[in-house]
Amino acid sequence: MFKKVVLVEDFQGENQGITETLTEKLAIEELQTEFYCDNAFNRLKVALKNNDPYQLMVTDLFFEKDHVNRKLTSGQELIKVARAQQPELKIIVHSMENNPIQVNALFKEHKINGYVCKGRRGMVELVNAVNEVFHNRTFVSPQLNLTAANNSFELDAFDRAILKELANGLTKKEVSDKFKKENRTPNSESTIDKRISKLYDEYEAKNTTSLLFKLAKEGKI
Amino acid sequence: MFKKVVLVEDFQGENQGITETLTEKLAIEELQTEFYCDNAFNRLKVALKNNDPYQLMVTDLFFEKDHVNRKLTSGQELIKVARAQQPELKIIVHSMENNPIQVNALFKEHKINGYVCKGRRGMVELVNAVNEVFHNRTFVSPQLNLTAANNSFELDAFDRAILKELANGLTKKEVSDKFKKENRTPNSESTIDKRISKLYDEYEAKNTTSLLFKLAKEGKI
DNA sequence: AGATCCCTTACAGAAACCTGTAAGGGATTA
DNA sequence: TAATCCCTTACAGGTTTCTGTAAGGGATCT
Repeated sequence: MFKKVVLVEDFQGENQGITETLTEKLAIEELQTEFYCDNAFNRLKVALKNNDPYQLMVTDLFFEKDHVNRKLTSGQELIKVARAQQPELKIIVHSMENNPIQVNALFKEHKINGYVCKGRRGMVELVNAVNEVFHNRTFVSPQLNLTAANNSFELDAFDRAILKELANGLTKKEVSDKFKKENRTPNSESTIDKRISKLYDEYEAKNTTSLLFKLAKEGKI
Repeated sequence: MFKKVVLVEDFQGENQGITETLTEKLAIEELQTEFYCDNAFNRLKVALKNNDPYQLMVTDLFFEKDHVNRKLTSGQELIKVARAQQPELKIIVHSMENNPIQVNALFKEHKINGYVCKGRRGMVELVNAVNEVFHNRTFVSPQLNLTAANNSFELDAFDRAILKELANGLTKKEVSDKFKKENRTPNSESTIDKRISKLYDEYEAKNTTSLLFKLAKEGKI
């Protein structure tokens, strides 16, 4: 079993529960727990420098903002720099995120080794995940596959740029003008209209209002 | 200290962490833990019947849906029936909800005794909350007060009804027609316009799209 | 009773939304 | 080179949104 593990989780209760699970059920000898991404990354760096690197990182994705200044503000950012620094590090993500697109991106872009949804069976699954990853396999919470076929349209950069401005209350004409002024292209009102109309189809929305509402509710923007 | 406590929390990791805190730090003798509201309510009922009622309930608000059929689907519902059945039961809510309006409603409508935000200091605060509540005082996570002055406009039933339909993609005329058909009043397009315009001011939105987006993001609808 | 306030409603006009048609241009393919 | 596809853009027109004015009615206060 893994000997040296770091846990990154900002919720104290969850943190405590995971710690107990990892030390009791999995007999991890050296478990370090962190509440901030920056601290976790420093710890990884120092351990690597001392030729005694961590073998596994278990991390959340969302970290609450508080009074502490942060460079790394999300699990994604932590994973990116950790992976770059130590390519052989095993990474298991434990989060509430249950959007298969987001999860897939983690496996593809950051080569994570396991994904566990927070939930009623979170700790059972985490134990399985650690075992699987220890044997060089991957693990994904079973409930994710069920919803995988749902809706897998991607929002590209242009979509997001438009949606951001609309969410902020700009009219399509104003969005067009803004893009023109900033030399962003495409920028015509007509093209923006077309893009949004396409999103109506993809997300089964009837107008801008219902589209933005749905996307906000689903956490896509 | 409380002797007989029930914990209602569906996330296994969090559940485990809280259990450890309550038993280790607070020396609760009889702690029962539940993952579903219905089970928790049954347990309260049976204990009351046997003249050995629970003294304290610690509960989450949001419970994930799964394959199990549920009557009580939220902490609010559980609290309502539990309070009706056993008025002297102490209730502490432990949740991610950080909207002061929602939290205030819990204190006013359901007479809860404490509120703890999940977060980096969740367990520390929970220990304080239990101690305060044991001495017949109330407890509220300090970070809530900070944001309490922010924006405390209430959405009444009419507001909510309109917003729900708009979020669903209906035009204001369609909302008006629907209300008329269902004999709900007021229902004129003009009144609906006026209400929404008032919300633009209160929530600093420029149009329906940005209003719905903001409210969705803030979890108000 | 009269004055006042607030909510509801009607109406009007300018702005914005939404959809369809069509033209131009770059990239790909035959 | 020609045909085709796709993206961008312009434009048109019907619908919806948004704001302002004004009228009517119920509740409250004097």
